[in-house]
Amino acid sequence: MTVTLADVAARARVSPATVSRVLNGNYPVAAATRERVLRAVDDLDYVLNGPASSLAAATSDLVGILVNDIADPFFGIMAGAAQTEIGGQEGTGRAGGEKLAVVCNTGGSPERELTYLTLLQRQRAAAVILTGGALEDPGHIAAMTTKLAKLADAGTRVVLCGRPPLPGSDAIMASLAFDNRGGGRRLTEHLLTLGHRKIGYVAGPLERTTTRHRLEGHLAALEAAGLGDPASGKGRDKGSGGGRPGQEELVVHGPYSRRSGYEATLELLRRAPDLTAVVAANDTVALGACAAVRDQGLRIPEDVSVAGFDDLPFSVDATPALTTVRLPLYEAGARAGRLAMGTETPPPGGIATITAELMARASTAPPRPTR
Amino acid sequence: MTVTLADVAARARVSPATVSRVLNGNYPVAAATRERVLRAVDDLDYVLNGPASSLAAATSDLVGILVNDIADPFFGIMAGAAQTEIGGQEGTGRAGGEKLAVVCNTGGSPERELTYLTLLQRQRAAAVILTGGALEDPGHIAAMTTKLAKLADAGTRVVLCGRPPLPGSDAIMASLAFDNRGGGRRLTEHLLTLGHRKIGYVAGPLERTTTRHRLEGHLAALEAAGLGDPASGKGRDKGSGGGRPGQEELVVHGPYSRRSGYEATLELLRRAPDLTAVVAANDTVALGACAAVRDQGLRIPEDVSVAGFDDLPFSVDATPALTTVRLPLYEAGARAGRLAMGTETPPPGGIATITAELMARASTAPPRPTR
DNA sequence: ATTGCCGTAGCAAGCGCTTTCTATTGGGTA
DNA sequence: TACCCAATAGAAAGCGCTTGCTACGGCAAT
Repeated sequence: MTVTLADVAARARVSPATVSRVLNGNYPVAAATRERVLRAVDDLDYVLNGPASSLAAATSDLVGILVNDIADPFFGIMAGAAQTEIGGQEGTGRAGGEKLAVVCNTGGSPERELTYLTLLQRQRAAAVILTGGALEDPGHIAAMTTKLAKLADAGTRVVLCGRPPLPGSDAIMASLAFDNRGGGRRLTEHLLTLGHRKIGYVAGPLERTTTRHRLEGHLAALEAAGLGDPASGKGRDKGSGGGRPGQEELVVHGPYSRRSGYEATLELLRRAPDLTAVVAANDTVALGACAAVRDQGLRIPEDVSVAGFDDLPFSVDATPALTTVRLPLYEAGARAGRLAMGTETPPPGGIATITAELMARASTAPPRPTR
Repeated sequence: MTVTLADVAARARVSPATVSRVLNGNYPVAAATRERVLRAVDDLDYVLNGPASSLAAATSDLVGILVNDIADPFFGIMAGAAQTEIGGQEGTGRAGGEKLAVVCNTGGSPERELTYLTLLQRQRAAAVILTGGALEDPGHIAAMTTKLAKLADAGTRVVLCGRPPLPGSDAIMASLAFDNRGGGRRLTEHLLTLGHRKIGYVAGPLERTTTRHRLEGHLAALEAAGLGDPASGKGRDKGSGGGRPGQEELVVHGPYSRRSGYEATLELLRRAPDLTAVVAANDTVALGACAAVRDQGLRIPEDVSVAGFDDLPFSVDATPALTTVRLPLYEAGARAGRLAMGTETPPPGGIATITAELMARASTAPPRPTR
């Protein structure tokens, strides 16, 4: 029923070995023979059997890209860039580089992350790219570390994109990390420079590297401005009992969603009606924050400044245009793709930090003098 | 070096066949034996060799999801839903249903679409889900039809999600089509009801089913209101020579991007400074349209109403909140996922049309009486 | 002429798993 | 006690491809 290598070989009057070599192009085959084989392939409409090929060759052309949320452009942009870099060379015809770049959506679930890794391991994937922040749970880190080590061991290239290096495994995988801390710090410094002193912060989910780093940058900026909280211990998010809330009460955690931004901002405004700026964990959250601010009858940026992070495409379209921190997502994804292909040499030490650039736009302005 | 089935068998003191059966769970194995095998698997940290397994069983657990633009939430939402439905059952442990749902980004390129299909065919994918509109080029349609027929023939389940059925192949694949025409029509009717008579339309790229259907809905509504263009032939987008532009000059095509929306709207405003509403091909385009309208010093909706399509999450956050047409992307994606898994029975005739609901919000209002 | 090598093509041995068919039990039943 | 069937385990034949090694011409060097 289905056409096999042997069928092609028969039609081209050569041995299966020769057909295989023509198809893989890594062994000298006389031009005339090659022609004959290629014609037979076309005539018979032959399609290579991937599993058989992978089994015999002990490698596959699968490259997995893991993302936390496929509906979020933050990941989509990186994944798309990587995929372009990997499956891209249209011109080459059926040349060698044909790889199947696929993206797997973990939904932020550590179990699914591990599951996908196992599935990719099963397929003997050529490479795996992990994008976005990582969970900081020790158990999960350990599991990931051993799993990735095993993958690397089996010859799968491992690349981290927008994720800090895993301690200890620096040698076996390349890591492209965003300077979330620096970006966060510069963003808050910008607000400080404008004159803001009471700044609310809508943080991302707990135990995520991205969340922590951005928040640390924010706090570092405050600290440097002498606004640091003396009792900087874990501000346990207990509602303020009124009065002057400390810095730790100006931070609220929640998922990276618009809704979270909305609700957290409402909460922040309740705790500190006199705050003049809200910094959000990312642009999506910032959109929610904007909505909340408006729903309270406040204007942006006259009454309250709002800032985001990532500079996703829609951020410039918000009204007012969102002040945010630009992350070169496309470039990072493309580079990760090349690293996965082995087309680009890894950064020294296997680790590169990608800088985050402040984009000051219309959603931030000096606070009103009166208040 | 790597652990194989045989190693596990040896350790568990059973035959390889038994180990295979334990792992696949489709053949009676005594509880005690199963225990022993499972322990051995754990002890040795065994990972099934996917290619070998697929080769022997002549099937694989790969499910491909093709999208036009992975950075666009329109696709991300559907893909995420499908993937959840397919790889989702966390609770079950290592039960049978473990499938590897992967999304492939075609970037809207027909060649890449075909390439991915071939790659998936190579892997003997269990199912393929095609999302979003299709290209209407006859050559490509033919190529796709035969390719998909071949896939279906080889046992791969084919599901179309948000894409109209391919003529002729109704029997071999299920199709979940959005009612783009109806949605487009209702949207324009809404504008008409508000009193608008001069409505600009920023259409998507030419030769795409989605583009055409939405535009047809729009034109049908106009027609029904007696505003149809007598010379309804292909309005060749030539700049208006001034005076009263016909209906066909109020339509501009462009990609599904914010930028396209911005530029097309500027162009429309140039052609017809007196238009009172702009309908965009989708929400992203609508955002660009909003920006253009504002940059012209016009207010939304007081001076110009703007409407989108899809009701992506950010649409409600635009200011003013965008009037649009809601497509149940998540539900459709989930259903496609189930169809791909064989968990859900296909709709009668293999084709289901999913209705699109008008979401009237703040970006549309009656036109100003004076103008 | 003989030797040797280069350029090609074929042989055949797997790669690690699934699955059909067969063998071996241990009851239940006549 | 003899017989048969259900339940369970094993033997072995591939699945379709890759690749190390061998075979075979011809051509240059000896």
